[in-house]
Amino acid sequence: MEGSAVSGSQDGQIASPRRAPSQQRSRERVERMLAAASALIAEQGSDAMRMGEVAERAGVSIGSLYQFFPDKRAIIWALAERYTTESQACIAAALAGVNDAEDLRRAFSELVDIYYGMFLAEPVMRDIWSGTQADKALRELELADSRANAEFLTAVLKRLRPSADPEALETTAFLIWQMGEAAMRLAISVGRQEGDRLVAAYKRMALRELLDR
Amino acid sequence: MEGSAVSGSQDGQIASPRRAPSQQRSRERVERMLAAASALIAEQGSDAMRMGEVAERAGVSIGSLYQFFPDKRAIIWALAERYTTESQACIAAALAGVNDAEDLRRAFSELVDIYYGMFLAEPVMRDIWSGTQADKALRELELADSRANAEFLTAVLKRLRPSADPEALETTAFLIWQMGEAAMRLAISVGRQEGDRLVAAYKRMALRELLDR
DNA sequence: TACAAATGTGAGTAATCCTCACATTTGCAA
DNA sequence: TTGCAAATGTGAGGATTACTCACATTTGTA
Repeated sequence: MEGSAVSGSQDGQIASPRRAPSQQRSRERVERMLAAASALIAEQGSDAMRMGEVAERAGVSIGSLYQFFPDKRAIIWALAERYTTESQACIAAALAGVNDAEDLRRAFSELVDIYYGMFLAEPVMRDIWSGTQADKALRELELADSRANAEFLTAVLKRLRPSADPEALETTAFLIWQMGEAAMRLAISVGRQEGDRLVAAYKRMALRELLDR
Repeated sequence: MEGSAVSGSQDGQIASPRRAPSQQRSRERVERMLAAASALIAEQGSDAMRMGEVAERAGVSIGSLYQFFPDKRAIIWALAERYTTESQACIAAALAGVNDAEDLRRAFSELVDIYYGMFLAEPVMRDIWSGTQADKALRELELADSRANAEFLTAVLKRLRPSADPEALETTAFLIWQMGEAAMRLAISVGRQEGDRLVAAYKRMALRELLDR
């Protein structure tokens, strides 16, 4: 079995893969590299993160870094991928048990709060998703993530409104999800007070649409 | 009189200004530089745009380029600034005559179509606003632009709903505007057909909120 | 005509991503 | 245990590119 190597992107496509760590030693080292990158991004942002600094802080040589990551973006991509995997499970769980409008209201409201809290608390995630637009591979990862999350929402809507046009529900869910991310990004880039108001307004708008009142 | 020089950003603040072109000759050369940059961004994206290439295509030396633009981002910023100035006038005009709900529906609907058309037709604008998040100065320009545009919308809402809480109207207008830009960005990054559906769905959602039905 | 300010030039500097030829360690079959 | 191929580790150096600077030329004007 050939575990897929940590990969990144050259111009949007998945790029030259690197060796996947197969020994315990190297797996630990890759973890250290990711941890170092994460710390540096939290401190200075991914743009200012220097590959040499990542290697130094992880206690490995620059060559080792490139043994497992084809380029700088691949490290950021790997971190982003962990976040999406983690949060998707959380979202699926939150929306799985929704069976009526009141459930949906409660679950969606909680979800927005959790997401907003994450955006506020996680400088790394914030930085990565902010820079998302500049990097094609990241943009695609986010898009895929958004689609996956929107699908959970679509499933709920189909349950609640079985007579509605399925394609319209998909579009609505996708749009609402994507707008939520936009609203969060906006909210964290203005002051805390205005940010809270914006998130609350988004929540109200989205719920009005989801519940179709 | 000391015309403000073309400026850019170092780390979010306005950066070391360069000389403003005061002679006819240099003003024409600056125009050529901007035109060259614009063409290169349209062809390859702002990330792949090389300063040397801009200079060459404009028929000036690299030194001349840096005489008027403190850094690469300043060129992009200058192009972005032209777009915002242009479109703000257009938006203000479209919303100025709105006096009732039906006016608003028509004007907003047209505005969205025009914006969407611009996003589809202008590769430079699209590229610049896509990369927006990565650059602090651009992010701030976009935010300021959004606020300005949202204010036109706020003014309309205050006219239509004088008894509503003004702060709430401001938040609504700002959010709707920002979400519109997010919806456009999303729409152009998926296929044309799905994009059209997303824009239509956004328009419907936004109008429902604006008209508060 | 003189001369200061504005403008123009491009070889060179600095920063940084990434490669590559070679060294070392590990897993495993004989 | 020993031999050896595969995996892993290294860091000097190549390549690219944004940006500088010392100096040359042009322009406005007194």
